[in-house]
Amino acid sequence: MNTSDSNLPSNFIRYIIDDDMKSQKFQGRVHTRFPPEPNGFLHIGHAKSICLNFGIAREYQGKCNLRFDDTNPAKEDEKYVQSIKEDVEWLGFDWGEAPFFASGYFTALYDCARQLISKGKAYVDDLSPDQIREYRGTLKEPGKESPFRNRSVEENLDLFQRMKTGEFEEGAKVLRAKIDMGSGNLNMRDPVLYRILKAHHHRTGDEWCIYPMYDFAHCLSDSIEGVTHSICTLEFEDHRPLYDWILNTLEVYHPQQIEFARLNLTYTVLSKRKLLQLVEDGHVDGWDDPRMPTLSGMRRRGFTSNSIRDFCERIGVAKSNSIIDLALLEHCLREELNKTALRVMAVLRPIKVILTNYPEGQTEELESENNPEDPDAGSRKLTFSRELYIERDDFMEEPPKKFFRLAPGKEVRLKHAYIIKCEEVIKDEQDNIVELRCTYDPDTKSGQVEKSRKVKATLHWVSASHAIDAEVRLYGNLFTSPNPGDEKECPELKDALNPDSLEILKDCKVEPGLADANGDQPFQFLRLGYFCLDPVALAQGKRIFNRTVTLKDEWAKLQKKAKG
RNA sequence: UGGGGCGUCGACAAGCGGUAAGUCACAUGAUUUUGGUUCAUGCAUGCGGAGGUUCGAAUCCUCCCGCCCCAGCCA
Repeated sequence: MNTSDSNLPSNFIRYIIDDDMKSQKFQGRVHTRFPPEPNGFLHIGHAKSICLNFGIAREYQGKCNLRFDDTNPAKEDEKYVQSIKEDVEWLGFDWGEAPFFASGYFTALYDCARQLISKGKAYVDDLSPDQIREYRGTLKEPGKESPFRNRSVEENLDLFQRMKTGEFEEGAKVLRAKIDMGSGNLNMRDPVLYRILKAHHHRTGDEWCIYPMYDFAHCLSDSIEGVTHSICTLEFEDHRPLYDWILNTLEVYHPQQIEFARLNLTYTVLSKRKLLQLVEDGHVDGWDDPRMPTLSGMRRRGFTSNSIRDFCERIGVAKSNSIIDLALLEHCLREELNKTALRVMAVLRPIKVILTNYPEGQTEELESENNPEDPDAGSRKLTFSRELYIERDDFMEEPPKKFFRLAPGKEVRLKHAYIIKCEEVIKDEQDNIVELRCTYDPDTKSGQVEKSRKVKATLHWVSASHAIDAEVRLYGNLFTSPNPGDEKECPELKDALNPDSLEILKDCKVEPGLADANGDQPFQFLRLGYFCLDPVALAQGKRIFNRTVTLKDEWAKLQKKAKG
């Protein structure tokens, strides 16, 4: 892992760093940071940033800090700190001895603010929030200066000190930078640097009642930590002049801010606000609902951190707004799971099959490979018997042309077992198919020399008396719209919800070995998809399988096409 | 003329003046005891548009068009 030569696709950020290395701008150092606000759960979009920041540090043998941007006690909480640390760790990154906190710099930041005041570059403003907005002007018209803008340094120092001691109410005063109310960049129109917030902070408790704003805290935190490249998303591009202004005015070490486009994914939303809405409105079961694009949700769903890292590498890093096809994420997932998942047989919607020519009471043990992609995965014994279950979808009474599976008079192979032929369809009074009577061909046992006829399909099955019961949950996209995050396409998020994003199947039959499964092993339910044991249910002693992702399905594609 | 960005295949994305990488998706065929995997083949005479510079332009210049972000005491 000591590479700077990697065969990863390059990107504009790497070029900037390469140039900086050449020019010795930062004495050959590379130091990045991942700066989440602990006010929510991390999602796949954060993973892009994590992989970028930690990945670059690793590649250039530099460092990457995990820094919590905890400057707004009203919204932040220790529990988020915990989950963020878990997620970063799970993704496979190491932030060194300890994480950093912007709140750890509150004293230093306060001193910086005083210096700014002393330089005549900041002032205490008594304007109300509404007045500040009014005075700011609009996009096209310049703002006007606050009547408090020209207070003396002494008065400002005194007032700021009294803000700190709690003398004033929330909203009564703020500290503002004195820049340019006529700037075309709204961020430069005397931005607020400090506000009064009489809130309990999860780390500093009640020590402070003034808190720095993002723009003030972030650049200085970067500076204090010796960050070289401060990588953030595009919406902060407008803030860069302010980032630079603060650092220049204070004449302190000056990292370089670089902006890239945040991740968007088809059929999902990645804004904290919208994700929160899904949770609060009860459309999902919580932040770790397996349908959520949160790292905790994806982990529970069965995503591997490998596949997420692979995905983040493949999508690249650029400055154009884009939306990545979910299919790419799924591809990365399948690619890994194909190599690692143990193949097992599970029948989700069972229909009984009786082998009329198989002796009652007889069973036999069939050798079954665990993973054709991995010989080291070995094999297991499966019990075959007279009464089996197969998948309801694998039988059709009146099969269309390209249906290769079981139908009256048709033959299929049972995986690892024999070729069977459907002789009779048994129905109840309501005309529902309840059972299939089939015969098996003893000469076609799996593994025998290839003398038997070819058959067009191979089905998965379980032995009726040996299989165990299981609940299986199938997940689909949360949204039917490819771009639910787009306010124009989807003004009402809930209108884009997919009513079929969760299907719970309670009467599934799975092979008996699955009784011993633990939560760490991914499975491929043969011909169906990749599954994992739901860790939340498992902790409660229940066995529920989550479908991580389907297998690619040529037949499903054909059917879809046929329907139009 | 408010400021800041961005426009290369259906989706991403390399390319940085020498004649359009790669990935996903899609299509076709082969192999297959998973309609999985794997393999092979195809998929931009074209780089938002129009001019210009040049022997040569996606790359440089000019103008135009389109899209995104900004008016929190959020980050």
